[in-house]
Amino acid sequence: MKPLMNMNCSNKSAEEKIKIAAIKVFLEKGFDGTTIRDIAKEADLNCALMNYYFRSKEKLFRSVFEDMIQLFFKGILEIFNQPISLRNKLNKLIDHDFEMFKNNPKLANFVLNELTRNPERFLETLSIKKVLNQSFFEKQVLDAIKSGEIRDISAVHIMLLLKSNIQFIFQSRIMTTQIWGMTDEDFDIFAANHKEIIKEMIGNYLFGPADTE
Amino acid sequence: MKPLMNMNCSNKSAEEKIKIAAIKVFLEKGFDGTTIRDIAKEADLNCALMNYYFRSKEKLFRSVFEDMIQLFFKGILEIFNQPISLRNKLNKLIDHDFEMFKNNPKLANFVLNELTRNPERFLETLSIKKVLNQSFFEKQVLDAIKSGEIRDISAVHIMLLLKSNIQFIFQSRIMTTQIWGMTDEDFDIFAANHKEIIKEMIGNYLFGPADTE
DNA sequence: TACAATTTTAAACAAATGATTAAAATACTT
DNA sequence: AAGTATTTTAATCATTTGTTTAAAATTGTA
Repeated sequence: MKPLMNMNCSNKSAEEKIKIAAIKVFLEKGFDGTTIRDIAKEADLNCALMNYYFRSKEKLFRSVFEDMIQLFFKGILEIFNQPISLRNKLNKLIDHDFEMFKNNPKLANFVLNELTRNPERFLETLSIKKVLNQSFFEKQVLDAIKSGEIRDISAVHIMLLLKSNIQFIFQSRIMTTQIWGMTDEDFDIFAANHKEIIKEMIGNYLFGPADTE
Repeated sequence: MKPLMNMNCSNKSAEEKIKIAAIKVFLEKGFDGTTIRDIAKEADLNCALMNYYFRSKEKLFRSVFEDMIQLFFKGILEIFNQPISLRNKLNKLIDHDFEMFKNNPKLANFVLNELTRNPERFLETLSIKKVLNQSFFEKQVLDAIKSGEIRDISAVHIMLLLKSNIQFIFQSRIMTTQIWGMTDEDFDIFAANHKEIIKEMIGNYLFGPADTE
């Protein structure tokens, strides 16, 4: 009989092996492109165990998807509420997302694609939406506008500027390297350069041309 | 017997109906999420006709995919080679991509996702890569740098700045509207505003703060 | 109209897929 | 060690999938 909850934490190994394998395969092939047997093979387990531990492909996927949504937003939220200057915060947000996507190159495409194809899966992830909306960041932006520190712009626009520029570097990696004939090393250097460009461009736009350096 | 080429152009209707339906369904559900019967149903035709006219799901998909790659890059290439000022050109590129993605909201996610999942399909589309690479744009950028019109930056970085910022508006539409509680009308206004922000931000970054207005 | 070529249809095929089952193997408890 | 609960396995199920086939319908041609 299948355990609905993980009561005894002794035998995590099988369940965790499935989860780890599922993350890998789902991120690579997407929900539709993945079979339960792909995951079983990756985890080196019998394919019936997928249903034994997670009841269905859909439920296993949701578990993975929610984890990836968390990963996608977690760092942002942490930085959002730090008591540091706005300029500092923006640079931190850029650095964080850059590292996150560099370490998880398939994350951006996975989240955006699955979310586009099946929006209702995201509608259920209310936690993220609430927390994002109630964060300290929006107030900080409004204050900075009032004090004249930055130009008049909404937090939503700022968020989008950050996310688009960083995320797209990695999502378009294949296109970029193919069109311009880059090697992997070329691309790493290019990406690092692009990050600095973005920092300066967004910084200048919001705060005005840099006085320092 | 199936016609390899479209010799007599009299009976385009069926083949074209398939193509149109395939574009719609593939863009909505992706290659893996689409069945040949989905397309047949959308086209209101017998499902054996899919193979009669296009020989296989893969071949039908490639036909659609190449069209979408063309659409994705076509306008850019046209503008690239126009004999207009760089500043003018950048604004035109932004406006063009904005309109294109507005009219084809699923295009960006489709192209990037399928390309990520199956890069070899893109490797075969050499035409685009060559043309992009040999375009007049890169020389124009180099000249503008030499003359001091813009800062020292490669055409590749500029391209990426343009593409990321416009494309992401539409690819992240569901995420944006859900998180910040926008209606469709809210989003249209937001997107239009964001386009102007991007224009100014990239323009300022490349050319320096605007003297006009 | 009669004949041939083309297009469309319904039916079927083999392979793959998500899921289930019942037995076997393992772990745990007393 | 014996008995119970849990985990793992191989086999199987009903659908779905891409594709093929052979007959029917339609179109074009003499």
